[in-house]
Amino acid sequence: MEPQTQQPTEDGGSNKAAGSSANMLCRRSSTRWTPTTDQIRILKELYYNKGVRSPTVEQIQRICLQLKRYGKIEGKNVFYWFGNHKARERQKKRFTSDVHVPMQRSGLVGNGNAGVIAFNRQMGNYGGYGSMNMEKSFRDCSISAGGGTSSTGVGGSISHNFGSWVSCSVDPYSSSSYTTSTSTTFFGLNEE
Amino acid sequence: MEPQTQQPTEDGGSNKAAGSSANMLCRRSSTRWTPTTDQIRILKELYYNKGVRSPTVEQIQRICLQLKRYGKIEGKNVFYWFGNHKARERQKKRFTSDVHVPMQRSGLVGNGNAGVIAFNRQMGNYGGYGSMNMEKSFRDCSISAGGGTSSTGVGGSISHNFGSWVSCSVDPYSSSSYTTSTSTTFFGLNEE
DNA sequence: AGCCTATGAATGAAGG
DNA sequence: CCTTCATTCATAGGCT
Repeated sequence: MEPQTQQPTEDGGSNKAAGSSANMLCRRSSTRWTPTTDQIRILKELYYNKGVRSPTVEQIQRICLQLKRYGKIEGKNVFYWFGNHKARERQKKRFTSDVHVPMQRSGLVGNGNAGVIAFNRQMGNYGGYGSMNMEKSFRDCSISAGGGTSSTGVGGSISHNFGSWVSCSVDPYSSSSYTTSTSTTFFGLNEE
Repeated sequence: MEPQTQQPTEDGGSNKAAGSSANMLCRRSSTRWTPTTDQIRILKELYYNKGVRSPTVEQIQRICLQLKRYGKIEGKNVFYWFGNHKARERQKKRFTSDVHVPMQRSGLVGNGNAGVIAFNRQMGNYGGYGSMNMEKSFRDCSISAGGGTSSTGVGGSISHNFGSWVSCSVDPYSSSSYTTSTSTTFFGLNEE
């Protein structure tokens, strides 16, 4: 998480211009929205604790209104944020998905999220949208999850052949070291 | 791009041990991936000879699996590599083409600004939320290039005033220009 | 001692 | 929803 020391512009106004190196002649202050830490915190709060994944327009409006207290923001920023966050979470999971998962349907995982589930709070129901499917709010935990879905075709052997992707000898290294145990060096789920 | 004479930890097993010092201000087990020469060679082989530009997830998995023979690597590394490589190739080309392109432009080299596309489409307003797909409505929103625009800019976007936005303790945010850190009374719960 | 550059990583914004 | 483009931050390592 916490990427080094990235402080995204305290207030939605000036750019950081950390004086990194080459002088950007660009006068225009970053065309794109740079969320403040507070905004990010709230967004994540909504995402993980409230289970908000794809807010409706009305929700976006409300969220946006709130976030305006912490910096400049528009509705589309909120919209994109949720879209991106969701997409990337899933994408990363896909990357790490085992190419040849041996275990399918592991009997039981114990579900260490017991405590996590407690996150659910008042949250009420706003607009009755989707009734919020409240996924597991895993935030720091790696995406290990693994087994969960049957992973359809991806499991076992990959049949998709895009042509020998490289002429060099391609031998399937059988299960190298899938550091499922070393959760620390896993995928990190970088947020923020 | 030219000095590729790097011979990093050839061995895939020896981790760089990110946490070299326990003194890390921010624990960021980050030592970023440093591709080995073999990995780079294969990646370039794929890129230039095989024409792989944006591999699919399955391709990434396979490539990653292969590259593991030459060093530690994860799916996201492959993903980023292709993304970056492609982007930078294009970036360079854009620079070069600027020199002798039919379009007369303010020549002026040395400018890092590649000419922001800046397409303003003047959305007018995205009124009918419910009826319209929000995607469209947000997309057409003009990019209010910040500058002196007041935070409320948005050009007559949000007019609705929702009393409560997430049904949680929604205090009528009264200009909290002071310490934002304490304003966690948002949902009445703190995060992290 | 450090700058500089190439490049890995992250993410906002769109497109489809 | 998923993929792609862009811009930017951060950093490893070579060069001066």
